[in-house]
Amino acid sequence: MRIGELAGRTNVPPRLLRYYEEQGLLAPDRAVNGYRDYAECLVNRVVQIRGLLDAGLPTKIIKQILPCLDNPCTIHVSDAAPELIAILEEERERMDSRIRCLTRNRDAIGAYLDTIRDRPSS
Amino acid sequence: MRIGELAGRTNVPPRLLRYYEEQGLLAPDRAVNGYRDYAECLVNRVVQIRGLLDAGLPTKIIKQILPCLDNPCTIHVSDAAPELIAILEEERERMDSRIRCLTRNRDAIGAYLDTIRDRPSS
DNA sequence: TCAAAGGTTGACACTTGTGTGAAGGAAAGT
DNA sequence: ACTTTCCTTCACACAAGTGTCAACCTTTGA
Repeated sequence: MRIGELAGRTNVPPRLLRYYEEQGLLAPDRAVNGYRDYAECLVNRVVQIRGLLDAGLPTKIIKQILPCLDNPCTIHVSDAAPELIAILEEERERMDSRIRCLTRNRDAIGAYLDTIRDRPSS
Repeated sequence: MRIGELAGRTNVPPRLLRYYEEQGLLAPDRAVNGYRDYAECLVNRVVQIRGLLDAGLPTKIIKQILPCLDNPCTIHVSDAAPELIAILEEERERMDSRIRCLTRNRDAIGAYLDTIRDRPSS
């Protein structure tokens, strides 16, 4: 599919899709006329990229871990570069920290909301 | 305590602590000589701010939800501005999305690591 | 008492990363 | 032909964070 359709289906503007390609997060084929040609599975990949970016991961990290995330596109078993493993483990640990921090604060917000709902004014 | 000590205990450079104050995340007292005077509990608060920033939340949001997060500093029951509640609920939902996304991808990385550990080369 | 050393303050500017806008041109659809 | 979509490229916007500098405060020690 072309960039317009992908933009419509992912709700990510074409400009941003080109930016992600520039950052190495996407590598669509090219038609003979030079137009980008996105495979079907890239719809999911774009959604996934958006989620990770919203979660605070920088593009450089996403670029590294993306090939390992289960996606119908890739068989992803391949060669296990020894230093890539270290990066992945480190990044997994970092994501764990984020999850813990977010969970803690989300629950704190929840508790606060519960409190003020019980006594609308105090 | 003064800015240098807080910086040492939180591992956040003084420059950044002034920046957070500028963004409205901290409001230390001032000594007669103009030096900032941080209360003890602000150590935790700075750590909390760092965690939320690392988790991808922008300062504007952190500024809004901080007063509601249980901190020995604040009694935090106070008045429940009707639109603040909406902001909190929305933000809680957003944090939930982040947690789900991060968890999903963290597990995917974990699964990948398990796979390549079982068969070091395939 | 005086001076050197080191922490603090405010201010201006700069870097990096994510995301947009717009110009100028080529291809596709009608 | 005319409009829409796409291409590349340059530039800009905004947030987080950092560098640096002159001036001021405090401590220490001669």
